[in-house]
Amino acid sequence: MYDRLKGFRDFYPEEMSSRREVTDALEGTARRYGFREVGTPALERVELYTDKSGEEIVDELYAFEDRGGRDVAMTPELTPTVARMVVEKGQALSKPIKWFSTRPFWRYEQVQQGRFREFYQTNVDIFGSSEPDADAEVLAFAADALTGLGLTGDDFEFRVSHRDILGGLLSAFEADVDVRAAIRAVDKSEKIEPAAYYDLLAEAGLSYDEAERFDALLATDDLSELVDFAGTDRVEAAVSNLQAVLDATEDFGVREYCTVSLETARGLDYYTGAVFECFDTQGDVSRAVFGGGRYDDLIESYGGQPTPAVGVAPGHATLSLLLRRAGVWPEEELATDYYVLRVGDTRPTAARVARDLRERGNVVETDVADRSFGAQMSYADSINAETVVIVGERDLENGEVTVKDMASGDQTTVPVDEFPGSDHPTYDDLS
RNA sequence: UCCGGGUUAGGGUAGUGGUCAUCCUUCAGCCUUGUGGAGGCUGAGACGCGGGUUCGAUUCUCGCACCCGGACCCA
Repeated sequence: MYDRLKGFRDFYPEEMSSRREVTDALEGTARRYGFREVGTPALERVELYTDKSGEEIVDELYAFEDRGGRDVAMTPELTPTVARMVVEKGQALSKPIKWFSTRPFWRYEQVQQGRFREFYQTNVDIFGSSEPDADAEVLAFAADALTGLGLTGDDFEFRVSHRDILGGLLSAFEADVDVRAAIRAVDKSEKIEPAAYYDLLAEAGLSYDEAERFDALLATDDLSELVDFAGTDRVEAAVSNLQAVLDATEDFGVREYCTVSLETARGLDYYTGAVFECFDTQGDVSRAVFGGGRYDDLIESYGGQPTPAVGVAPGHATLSLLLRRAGVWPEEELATDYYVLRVGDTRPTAARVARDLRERGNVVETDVADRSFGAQMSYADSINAETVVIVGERDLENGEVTVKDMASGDQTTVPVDEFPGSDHPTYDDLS
């Protein structure tokens, strides 16, 4: 017996069919917004990640040297890869570029609820538009995908924030503030004690009074208060940008799912503008279900032309927790249209019948284990066959096959030459 | 890397320092070479791994692995 690796999962048919439903719903929504599917490698040069984030992240990667002496890593996320792709094609791509893909990613980290070492995400990104419409379209995609899966505004909310509002406010203080550290502190603020939060802000350079003032500002309902406080063009522009994004979500029909929450910051460094996280409003899924936001500087930092970008990446593991909690996780029963039951040496006819039914698009099984009549009936029952077609020696002697409806147990005989006939012949059509 | 709780057939469980480890379910075959859901019979199938204590360990003990939660981290 061999063990499955920790943090990696097998998906048996029952669960795989549920996952398929979810993936199809996400991708179907993306396609309807005109996002185009891209395919991407499972391995990248490790520098793609270390150049941006430092050597220490190698500890969290599946990284190794390949036989050609290249340092490679199994992709821990998609953004660097699609950014690389955009840089590589440059001006050959007409803007805006709208891409999606569903894929596994790998991170060598501790397994927890909703977190595995191999995990699946559907990434959706728009490159080449700095307009608020692009941010709003990403939010609209995400909201439509979730409602398409059966969730409602009672189940989830998008907490929308803005990196430049946070950065602009911090710069407005007298103190010399480490903006990056302060934003990380904000990102943690809801998970830690207020005192610890203020300590972190203090470490970032704010005095205790300033930290208190900053915290109060983030809690405001009136964004104009922020503009008044800072008195800078930067904050004014950032606030009006956030407002424009929200206005666009109104027109796109998803404003109701969005809540302004400046305490939401996202841990990632590369975000620049509007950012958001999806939360379970019932609070059962403790961490953010997924997040997204604007990252206008990444393409340029990879050596491309300045290219604004915004994206979101629903992770399937946390999403499935939310769907199960909300009672809308798709549970599909195994379905089979026909079981073609063979008795005696009737394979030529049974095979022909099965083939004809499959050509009509039906799901058809037949005996491949040379089992007894009773065992075949039992198997047909276990795969939820709707109809059993009995191709037996006795039937064929009369030039017939027997068609049995499994739900009622009723059965009838039909001339073998006339079966299957119509597209999806059932007992009712034939009796 | 750290903290807490776990691990007995495919799934769910009972139990014990000592003869064949309990029961339910599942799976396969048969009763019934032509009728599934019911019943009966037969069979398959487990003490996570390693060390220690002991005459003897699935049981006590230590370590490890894995699972479930959480901390850290979340590019």
